[in-house]
Amino acid sequence: MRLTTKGRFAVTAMIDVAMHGGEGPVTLAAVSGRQHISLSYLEQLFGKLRRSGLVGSVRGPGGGYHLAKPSDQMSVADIIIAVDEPIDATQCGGRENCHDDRRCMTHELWSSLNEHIFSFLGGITLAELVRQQRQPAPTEVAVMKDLRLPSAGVPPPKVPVGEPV
Amino acid sequence: MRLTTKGRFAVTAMIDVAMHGGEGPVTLAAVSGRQHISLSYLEQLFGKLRRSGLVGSVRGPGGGYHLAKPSDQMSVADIIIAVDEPIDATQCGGRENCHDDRRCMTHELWSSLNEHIFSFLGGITLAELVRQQRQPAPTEVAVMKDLRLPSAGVPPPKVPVGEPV
DNA sequence: TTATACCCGAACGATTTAGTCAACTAAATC
DNA sequence: GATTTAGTTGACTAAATCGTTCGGGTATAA
Repeated sequence: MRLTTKGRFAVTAMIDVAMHGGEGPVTLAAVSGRQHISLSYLEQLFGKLRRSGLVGSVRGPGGGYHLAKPSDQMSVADIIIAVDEPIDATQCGGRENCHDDRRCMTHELWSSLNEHIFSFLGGITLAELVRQQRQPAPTEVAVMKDLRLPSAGVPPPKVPVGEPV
Repeated sequence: MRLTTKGRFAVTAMIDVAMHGGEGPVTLAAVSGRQHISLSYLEQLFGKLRRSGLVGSVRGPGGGYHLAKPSDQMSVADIIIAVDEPIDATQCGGRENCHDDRRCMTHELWSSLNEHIFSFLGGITLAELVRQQRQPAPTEVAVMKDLRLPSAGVPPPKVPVGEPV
């Protein structure tokens, strides 16, 4: 798992779609306007998100993108994986480039770190980010504390989250 | 915090130094030979590691690099921070580029995610990686399980970690 | 004094990022 | 059916980063 700004753009855009998806498909032009991400870049990102099955698209007037799954069944890791092509991590891909005696420390080392970061980000759902975004951002510490309850099986919110826009 | 291969190279090299530091300074040429990383690239990385106070250097014949702190007081996060220049994360740096009403989701969002990843990697010490590297790599699962005990306040090992090399 | 090894910086190709442009297709609406 | 909306695709660009190569330094042990 690689962490760059690309994944952040994708997550930000997905939050936007999740927040404005109440009234039908969300156009990338709207996301672009709200999040200040270039339209064409969004097109590239959403092409990948669509091919990964995270969003669906509706063409023509009134069209746009919508989440393909409920936001509480979509994790940050899903989104990042979709847009950030996987890094090869091992540097000695499949080749026996590994060393004579102590063969490629990085192998198990980084794959395990990746596993951890992946499972961490996999525990944070889009729904949580949206909920967090709705309440008027408290201190960063509080946000952080709030984030650290991945709560594996997120109970679907009884009270519909209320799309005020 | 950004995760790229650059940080992995640095961590790998630091593990190598930690493992071979028993007999005095470790030359970058030796690290280069063992880890298959170009010498000049190592020089760049160790320049940063040195300026960050993670390693010390000895010039001249018989010289090389040594850890500036015990390996159990040095975390993976320390190393990555030292070599990976910080990503600006916020996209709207200091400017009030933030939006009209809902101003820059990414701000608190990603800073909190960064905090988490940082604290996760900050809990893994170089000493743990070295110890893990010494035992003949079991299954990845076992390695992974072993890694997930960050042990926040690392107690200084009564028994010196034993640098047999 | 010479070989060793750290130090420094410039330059390079490859890849990735982020953005732009242009042409196309599907669908809704007038 | 013509037009408009909006997704779809591809090529192309500037900038940054990655990893490397080269060429020179300087300090120090032998």
